[in-house]
Amino acid sequence: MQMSVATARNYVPESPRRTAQVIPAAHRFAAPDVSGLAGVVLHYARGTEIVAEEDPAEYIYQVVEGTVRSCKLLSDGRRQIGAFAMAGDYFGLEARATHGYAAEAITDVTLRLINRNAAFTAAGQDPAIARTLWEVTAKGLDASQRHALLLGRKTALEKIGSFLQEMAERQGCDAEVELPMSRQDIADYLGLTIETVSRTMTQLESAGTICLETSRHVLLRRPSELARLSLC
Amino acid sequence: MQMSVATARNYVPESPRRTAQVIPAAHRFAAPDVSGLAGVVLHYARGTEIVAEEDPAEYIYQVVEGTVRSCKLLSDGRRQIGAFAMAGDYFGLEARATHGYAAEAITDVTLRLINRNAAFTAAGQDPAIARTLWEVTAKGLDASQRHALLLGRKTALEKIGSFLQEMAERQGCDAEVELPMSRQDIADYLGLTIETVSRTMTQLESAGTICLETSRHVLLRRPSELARLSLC
DNA sequence: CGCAGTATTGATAGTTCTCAAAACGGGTGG
DNA sequence: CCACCCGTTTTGAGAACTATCAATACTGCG
Repeated sequence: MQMSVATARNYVPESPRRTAQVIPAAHRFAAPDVSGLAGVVLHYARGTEIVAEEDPAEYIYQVVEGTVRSCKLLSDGRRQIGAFAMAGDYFGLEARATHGYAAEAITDVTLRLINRNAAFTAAGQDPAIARTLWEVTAKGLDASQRHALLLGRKTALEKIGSFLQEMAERQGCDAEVELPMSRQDIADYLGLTIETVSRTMTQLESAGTICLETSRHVLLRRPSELARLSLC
Repeated sequence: MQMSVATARNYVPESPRRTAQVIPAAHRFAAPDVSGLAGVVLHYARGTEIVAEEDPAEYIYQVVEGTVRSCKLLSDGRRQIGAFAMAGDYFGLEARATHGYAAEAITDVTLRLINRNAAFTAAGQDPAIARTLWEVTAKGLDASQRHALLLGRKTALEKIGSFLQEMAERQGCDAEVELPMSRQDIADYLGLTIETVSRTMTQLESAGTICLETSRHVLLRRPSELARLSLC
């Protein structure tokens, strides 16, 4: 009755690789935000699956450079991207001992891997670390709830507006945005189809709100209009 | 262009009261799960607003009895319920110093209030408490991400199926569910309208999957069918 | 230059929403 | 105990937004 096999087109065929390049020990460093926790820095090529859904959660990841998508799949291939992790963001820190979502490199990425058990042990000895782990998780929860509002109650136009504004904010520029992800990624993040994303972008351009320099490079002509669209 | 004033019908007119009844000190107790943290137990009448969006986050709440909805509003009244908190569940534990969502009593509820600062202080001294605070938050994050998948990628039928199954699981019974919330609450939780919720329920009943004893009391005739619908 | 993947645009269908009205249920007061 | 009221739920008819199917442009790259 519903979209059975049809929507399987949301499935992204790229079969992700799973090879990481080990970086020399000299490059290891302790992040400023999780003081006391050292981490190994690794590189992953664009398209690589960093963790798969249900993988044992061995590490907590912090993005040093690049963009990572975390996503969940439905059995028929429909995909929902829960978040994009960019420089400074963490992912992979979860309640259960297995990952609840997959994480894939959208661009070439540099990640700092922190052993989960080591982190918990350190948190048990240093309240500051415990507090940081909690804050990282709590901020993720806040973002996820804001995202739920978008998914459940916003129109396509409002979703795209919110998305562009979010990306602009995260890049610290309110006049210009560089999108590291494909239209399919945006669609799966916003709960839309790739066609609707494309059409809505075009619609915003026709209205003079944005200008699509290229499909991945967007000028925000009227940020106030985007703010009005995102509605909160 | 989009739903402007129209969707304001999602707004729930009940103006929530904000009075709680103080329970005698004899009823205070330390919860088993956050050992070491005492809390004041309060009662809130059905319909009461327990915390408002942007209220200063003074307390962490644990539901002793009853059901609470946590929700966010869009400026035009569209509402998204992020979660239903039922016996044992926590809410109000957030990254920022203000609440990111409102919490309202769906039924008469009994809550245990834990002072936020006290909790953080205790967490700084007792790693077990710190760990528990983190776990509560992490589980909320996991639930929110699963919910995002539902909101972004499931059909109305799948949403209702998932919802009934979730409620059945939380009530520890796979043959029968008591719904403490209205159709409007269900709609705002699933990102649907009240009419679609009603129609879909009827559709499931016609198909013999469920039986609506009353609108709030549902018999699950074919749990396996519901499981198939929830798709994960 | 041509290929392959990605993005845009077009035409149409369909699920869900909107507007509207009727049915239901619970509580109250006579 | 029953009629009445009010809020909730269900049902109906039609519109609208977004998805689907399909074809055409792009873009980066070998």
